[in-house]
Amino acid sequence: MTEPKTPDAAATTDPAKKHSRSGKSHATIYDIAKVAGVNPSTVSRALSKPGRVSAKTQKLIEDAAAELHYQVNPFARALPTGRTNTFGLIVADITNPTFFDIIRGAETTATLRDYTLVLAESAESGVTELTAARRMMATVDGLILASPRMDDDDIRAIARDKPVVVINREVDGVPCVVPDVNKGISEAVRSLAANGHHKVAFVAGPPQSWMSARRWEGVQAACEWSRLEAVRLESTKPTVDGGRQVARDVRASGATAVLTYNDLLAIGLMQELQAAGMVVPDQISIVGFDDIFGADFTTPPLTTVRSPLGECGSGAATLLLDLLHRDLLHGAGETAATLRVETELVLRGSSGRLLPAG
Amino acid sequence: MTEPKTPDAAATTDPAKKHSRSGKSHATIYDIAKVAGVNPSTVSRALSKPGRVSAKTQKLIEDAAAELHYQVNPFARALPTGRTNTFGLIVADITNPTFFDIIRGAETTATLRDYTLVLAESAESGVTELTAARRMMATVDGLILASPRMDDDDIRAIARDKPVVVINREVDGVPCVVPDVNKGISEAVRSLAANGHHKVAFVAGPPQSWMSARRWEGVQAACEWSRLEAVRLESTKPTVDGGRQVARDVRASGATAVLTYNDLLAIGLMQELQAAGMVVPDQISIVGFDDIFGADFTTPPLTTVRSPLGECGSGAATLLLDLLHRDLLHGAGETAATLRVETELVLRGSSGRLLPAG
DNA sequence: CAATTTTTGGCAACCGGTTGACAAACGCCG
DNA sequence: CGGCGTTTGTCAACCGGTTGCCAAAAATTG
Repeated sequence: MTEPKTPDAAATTDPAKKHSRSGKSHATIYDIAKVAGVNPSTVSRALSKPGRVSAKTQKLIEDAAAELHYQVNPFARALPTGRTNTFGLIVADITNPTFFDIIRGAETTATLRDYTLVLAESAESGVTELTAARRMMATVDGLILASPRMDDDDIRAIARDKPVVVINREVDGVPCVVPDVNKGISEAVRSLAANGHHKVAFVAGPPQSWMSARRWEGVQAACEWSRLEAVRLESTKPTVDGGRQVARDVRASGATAVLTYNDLLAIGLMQELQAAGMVVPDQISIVGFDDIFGADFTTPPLTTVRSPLGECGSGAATLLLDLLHRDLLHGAGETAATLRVETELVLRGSSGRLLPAG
Repeated sequence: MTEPKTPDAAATTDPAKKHSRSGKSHATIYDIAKVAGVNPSTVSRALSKPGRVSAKTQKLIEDAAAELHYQVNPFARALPTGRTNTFGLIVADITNPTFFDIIRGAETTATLRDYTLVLAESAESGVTELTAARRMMATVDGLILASPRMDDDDIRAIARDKPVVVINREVDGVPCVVPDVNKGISEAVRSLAANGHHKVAFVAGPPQSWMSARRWEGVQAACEWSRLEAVRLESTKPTVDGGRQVARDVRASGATAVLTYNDLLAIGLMQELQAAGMVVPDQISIVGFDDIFGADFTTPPLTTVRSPLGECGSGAATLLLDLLHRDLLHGAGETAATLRVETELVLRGSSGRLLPAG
């Protein structure tokens, strides 16, 4: 029998360390157990299983915990249970203000329900996105993908491992939150028709963007209904810069009204057209999408089809958290619900009556 | 002696579960060890301690790991080591675009160095901030506070437990990243002086804002140097709305040029003044701070003192990560370095020569 | 080729909670 | 007051890595 060398002595005797597990580190359930005079497992139950221990011991333990400033160690808890009270949000581009409100909505809901939000971006790349998602998988209970760029199969593959909610896209078998573009678009197109426009251009977004396709479809349908001509133009990237670049094509198209895939494109386009001497909206009407922060900073302020982005973020978070808790209780077997939110036209100064060419 | 009931059987036999630890869950180092024919601890070493095992076994283990699609379990790793490869970023307000670039900068740097960013906001409240910080403490290796609203002592208290880096504020004994306002401000004020202005108003930000105080000091100093009169006005909140509200006071002040605590205030102020029929910059010059996203969307585009926000974010992250690694190696005892970044004037259309009152 | 130093791999304890199985303590009944 | 069904608390295994200590193996040296 080997003589044990009192391994306790090897604990923490290094006073040099400033941070980390030095000194009195933090109280554990064992410390509480000692103070309260019960077994550690009883402490564990008192703290996580309501009603499992008697009111008397409960109080005893809670007092001890309070006295010791006890805080659960999330890792120790996560290890056996696999739950982390954390979920991930992956956005296509943190720079893009579209996602600001989504992030905010998700963050608020998360905090409210005692979850922590972990953020990552995919830089508009499907590959980066998949990597980020895989990396997160290990640490989160669920995932929200905002405007994902990877393909449906990848998304479903991830959804097989962990609950996933998708924003701004519909993926079969995965719960989604999508703004229903039709109302907003038809309002926009009707407004344009009423103002004497006949030809409408749509500036599309990234080719992989599901939402861009939906918007184009919506524009086509609405134009048909209002008997307007609709043409589609491509953009290089869905940013202010991309908007500037597409200005040539817009002028060449002969359209008197433009809807763009998003507000950034609209803003860039407007800047470029104005720089070339065109008057908005007298000579050309511009309508954006999303109603992002800053859409009303422009002169004239931007008319846009608003998506309730904050609502999308919080809706997705709510959906996900509900899913997580459902998963916990029963096995699974829920329907992949799609949450639809309404869009609406926000009429500002960048669209209006077409003045007869002077 | 109690007869053990082969507890292995209690493992996972529930096929109903869709997510979580069902079925073949994930490979562990034990699985790898079995495949590679070595001891689990050897696997652990091969995977985290470079050079600790022979090249031969290393390869053996790596192959097995690849074959099994092994991924470390971050919780299992965090439990004994206390390190999580995660750091927190707390911002005063997620809605405020000032923080977008900071978040982005920090996120980029984090990902680059294989860290994960966890985000939280304080809603401009010192109390909320402290709560958020405390909550994070348990899960992160370090913390970045962007424009913190809590007081110095609270910050130092937190910094005692975990490495902390502060952005947009100087706290004694804590590493900070602060834009040095002087260069940008003196450029701005000189430009205003050169354009015939004599009286400059400064619209201040939140009273607890360290940065607001610095900017006011800078404005005073620069005005004195240029022999301009400087007056200080208070805002209700540092947002577009707050800017609108302060417009009255600005007009009443008789100043012909205004510097505002941040761009949002400047934008709101400009909107309100223009709505009242004033012409910018002919009748009044407006200069903001930060050069946030959208500052150039306005008409005229906003002149502003740019802080390199993205740089602040990535700088803070770099500082923090260096700190973490230093902490790991030696005990501690580093000096609390302050990283200063330069500000510069971005001259756009909202400031210029004062036209004689017609 | 033996002696010694350096590598390398294995053992076992540990991080801090969670949880199934079980027994002690309790309340209730006839 | 004994039998019986509940509560309530304890024991011990487990989650998946990390790491100090030690011995076997390999490399170096005399």
